[in-house]
Amino acid sequence: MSAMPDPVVTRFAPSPTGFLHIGGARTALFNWLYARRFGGKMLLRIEDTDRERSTEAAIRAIIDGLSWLGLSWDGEVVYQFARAARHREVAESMLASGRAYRCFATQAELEEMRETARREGRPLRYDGRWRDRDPASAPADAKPVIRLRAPIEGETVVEDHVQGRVVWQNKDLDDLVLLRSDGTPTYMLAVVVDDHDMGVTHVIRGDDHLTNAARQTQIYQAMGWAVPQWAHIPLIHGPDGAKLSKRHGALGIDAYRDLGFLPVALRNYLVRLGWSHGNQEIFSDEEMVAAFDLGQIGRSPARFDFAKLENLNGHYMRQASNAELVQRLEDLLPSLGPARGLPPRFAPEVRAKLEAAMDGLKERAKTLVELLDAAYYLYAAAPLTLDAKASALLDDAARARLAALRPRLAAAAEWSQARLEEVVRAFAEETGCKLGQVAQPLRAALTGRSTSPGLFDVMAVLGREECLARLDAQSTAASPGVQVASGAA
RNA sequence: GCGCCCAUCGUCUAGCGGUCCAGGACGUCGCCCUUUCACGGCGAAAACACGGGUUCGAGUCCCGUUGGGCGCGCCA
Repeated sequence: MSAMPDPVVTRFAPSPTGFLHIGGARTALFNWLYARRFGGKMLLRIEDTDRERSTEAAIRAIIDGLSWLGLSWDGEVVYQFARAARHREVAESMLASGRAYRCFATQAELEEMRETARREGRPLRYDGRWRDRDPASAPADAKPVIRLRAPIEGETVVEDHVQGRVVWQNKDLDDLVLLRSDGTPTYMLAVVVDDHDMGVTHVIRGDDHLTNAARQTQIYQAMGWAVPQWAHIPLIHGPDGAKLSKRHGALGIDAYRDLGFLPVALRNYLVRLGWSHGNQEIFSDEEMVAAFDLGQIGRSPARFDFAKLENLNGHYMRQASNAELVQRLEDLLPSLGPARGLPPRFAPEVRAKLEAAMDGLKERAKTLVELLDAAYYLYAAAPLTLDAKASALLDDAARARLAALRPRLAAAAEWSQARLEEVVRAFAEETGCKLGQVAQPLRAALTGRSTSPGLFDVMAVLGREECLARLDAQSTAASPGVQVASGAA
């Protein structure tokens, strides 16, 4: 029987010291895609061995972020710190086999070592002073760390699916700490042990870990374990090319949600950041999964571009059903509603109007925030607040024109788009003005803005009563002396 | 400082020695559609960082320069 390749197991392993940022989200996406592409699993491991900085809130944020993005993992979440005993056991076994040793160097010594090296222009590395020294010569009460006895000669090779073959001279790599003096494992040890124990076959992560791959390879080799497949993906930079940091637009994934982006759009944007499939720009989840592979990942860092994300988001909003959009809008109400005087949920009649107007609304917005603002006329409390452009549209002549139009509207046989358009067009023709001269003031009076979905669409959704009321609200302010230019007819 | 990685339009990218006077997308500009704004359609400007090789032939391979990035913790 033919040998089946090992089932693919990837993992996303964030440290809960902050929110899930855009780079982490893309790493998770790539791991998720790869696992699905090859019918494998993606595991989630929280690297919480830094007890000082790990927080419950960060763990929540990461899990919520992944869920919102639509990335699911297989099995239970693994908490790294809970596995400390196993990590220690591995370190001890390396000590026993001579692949590791106790080091009694103090923090002060190490600091001095680095300082001297810096001053003399030498590499900043641990000098191996306890590598062959008799532990018996250690100070009685000193607490040692356990260091890997890394090879001194030869080279360590990382065969990377993205970066290619990367070689380090072993003399450039020092003896890393495996176990701290308090007996807790370091990241370097914990990652290797966990990836091994969890059966991880492919490690897909940011290329800031490329050097770590070499050091981790040494640990795998010391344990006689199979080294996983590596794929170190380039980092994402801010729009200015600088590293993405908190000051440079590194937002938590929840911020993208509040900015009004759809998870599907973010997935599509992210997958094209560093990865490509010919000239294809738009990918459904199925297409992404079917096309994704490590070989098509580029090697150079990409800049984050909001304009392109917005374009994609607009595309997916136009594609989304009206019901979904209304729901997405409502989901955002807790964070966006208060500033707009909206309750945490839409009133049933507002909901109905939103759905009815959504066709016209959604093709004019790039984000859910824009969508919500563009829908102002549907939920605005009377009286309508006019923005500057709308007020400018409603000069005396325009108000007079609206006053003259009002009875025609009130008398319309049927309050439908088609009928309304006939009435307004006829009015414009009879009064000798261009359609825009009637339509724009009407739009301003009805929506409070100078732009909106199609006017007759707006009127139909608002209904006769509401439209006439808004018209009346404006005509009250009209100067009495102004006459409507009477038509030639 | 040492080690490693990277380098095509403003941005994301296609290109895996000839089919490239370099293709697509976003953005920008113009035109069309039009009651506004969008959507949509059409069109334009816009790039192989630089210098050496290798080769009949280089955006594609090699070396160097320059410019970016990452790493060098008893953080992850």
